[in-house]
Amino acid sequence: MIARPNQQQPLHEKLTAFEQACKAAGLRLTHQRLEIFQELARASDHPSAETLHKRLLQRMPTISLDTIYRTLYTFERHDLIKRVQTGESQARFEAEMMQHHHLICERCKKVIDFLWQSFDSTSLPEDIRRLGRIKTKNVVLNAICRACLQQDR
Amino acid sequence: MIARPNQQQPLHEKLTAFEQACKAAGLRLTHQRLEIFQELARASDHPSAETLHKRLLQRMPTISLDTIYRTLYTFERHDLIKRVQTGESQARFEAEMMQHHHLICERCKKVIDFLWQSFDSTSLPEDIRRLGRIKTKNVVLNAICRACLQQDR
DNA sequence: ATCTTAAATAAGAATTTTTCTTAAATATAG
DNA sequence: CTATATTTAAGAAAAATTCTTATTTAAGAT
Repeated sequence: MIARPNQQQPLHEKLTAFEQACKAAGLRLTHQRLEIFQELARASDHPSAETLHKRLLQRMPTISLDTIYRTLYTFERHDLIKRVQTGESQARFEAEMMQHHHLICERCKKVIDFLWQSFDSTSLPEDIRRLGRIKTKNVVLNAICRACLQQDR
Repeated sequence: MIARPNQQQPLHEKLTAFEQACKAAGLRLTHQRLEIFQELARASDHPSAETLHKRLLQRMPTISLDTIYRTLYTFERHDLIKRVQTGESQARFEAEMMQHHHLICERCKKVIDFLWQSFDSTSLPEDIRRLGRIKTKNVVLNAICRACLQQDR
């Protein structure tokens, strides 16, 4: 039940949802957009624009880094993907839209998804809710991940 | 009890703690370091390096942006300040080291501190704790802040 | 099926943000 | 007073992101 929410929904379902969302938003379904979304949806490592670009270059040797940035920003505006807040200089992204939380490894900078349903279903205290119109509530754990802890021994 | 943890501890106490921490870390207590820390400790808006630079220029007309960056990074390494994860392109910082959480306004990008002690005192589920050695656990709310909501009417 | 056109793209230039280099000046801690 | 870590300026450089322009393309109209 923990980890990997991004493999709970099959890729083809995500793609169908994506195509419908594009249509609904009036976004043209271009080859580039499809490939970029697919690559991000397949990834579980919250890649940066540059990382995505490198991966896509294998299949699409002419795709530009600028297209990746532009497209990710377009997707973000239409709530098709999310920007991950890591505190690093490079922005990182995810296509996982199911409610989940992040553990960030201080050492390897990996971002690990996890679920915490009892937290999700608990409502915020009234005085916190009064701070504004809350859209999402998420937990961020700063930690050393298990893989890095292993290496210490 | 909500909001503004950064005014709970008087500035002079923070400064004393800062001076001791510098001594302990073997950091020289330079004029610049003191001013930069003081400016950040006084601020409640999680300023970027550039914002801090502008403010400090009033009092210290020759201080360079590079010194701000270098100094903030030094402070961060010594756990005197924190880098705030906002998803913006410019890095932002805070001197508030007391446990607290962040609400980020989607519209004005303001970061608002709040306390949530009942969350802090609840321990994580075992299966989440197993993901690694957890250093900090924080809540991030994406929201529209009250000030921005006011403007809609 | 082909045409039209608004939108998307590639390529490279440009900006923005952050860090580094070097040599000289300065100020802190001992 | 001294040794040396730190700051500074000035500029270069690196890293990250966005803009410009001409060209291509997808989606809807014909």
